Amino acid sequence: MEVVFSAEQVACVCEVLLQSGSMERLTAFLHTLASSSCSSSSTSLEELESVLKARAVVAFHQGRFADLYGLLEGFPFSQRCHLLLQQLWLQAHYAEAERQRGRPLGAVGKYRIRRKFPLPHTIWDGEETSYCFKEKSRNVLREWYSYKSYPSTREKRELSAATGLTVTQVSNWFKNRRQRDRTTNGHDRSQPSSPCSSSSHCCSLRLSHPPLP
DNA sequence: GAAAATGATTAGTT
DNA sequence: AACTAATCATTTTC
Repeated sequence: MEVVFSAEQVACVCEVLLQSGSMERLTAFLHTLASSSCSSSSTSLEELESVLKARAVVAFHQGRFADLYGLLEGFPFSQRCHLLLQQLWLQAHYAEAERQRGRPLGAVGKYRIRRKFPLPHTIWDGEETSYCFKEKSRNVLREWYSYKSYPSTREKRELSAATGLTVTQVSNWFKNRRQRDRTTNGHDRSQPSSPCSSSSHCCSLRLSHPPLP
């Protein structure tokens, strides 16, 4: 018997099966869709996205990596799918690299795969990161540090909001920065990385401090 | 691949 | 509770 689903129902089934992680049923469901053309007069982008996401997960699960890459590159996915789809992209490339050379990749090997196969723009917001933090966030922290190296609890919360990092990440950053500014020289005054010249106080870079409510 | 940078974690201090 | 110093693990550079 042929049951006809609306586009909305199709998308909903995909989401539920994805959430519950039942690959078998999801695979079977997508297979029935391939043959019977859903009455696609009204398929919203969001509904289409759910189906494409499900196809990507199934392709990964079946080891059809070329299909996976095509799916990920071929549709501008929304922000809320990015994390999951990025994992698929990376895990697939890791797996391919590990199969090619007999042994599993270490941390450095995975980093080199990441560099060799950058995330497609359809899966990524384009924000450059360095050492896992966004470049923008690191600039905010650096600028704040030059003004004050011991932020208060409230200021840490505000920096957290301004950077998108957690409060402990902010605290860790300041702690590490202080430690490293200290121990590169016991208590010497050879400027660590300060942009100021040695004979002048730098008091001109006070921008973008979070407002105090 | 080695080495430097950097974020996170642990143990001990204030 | 937040700090420091030492250390570990990952990221980046050479």
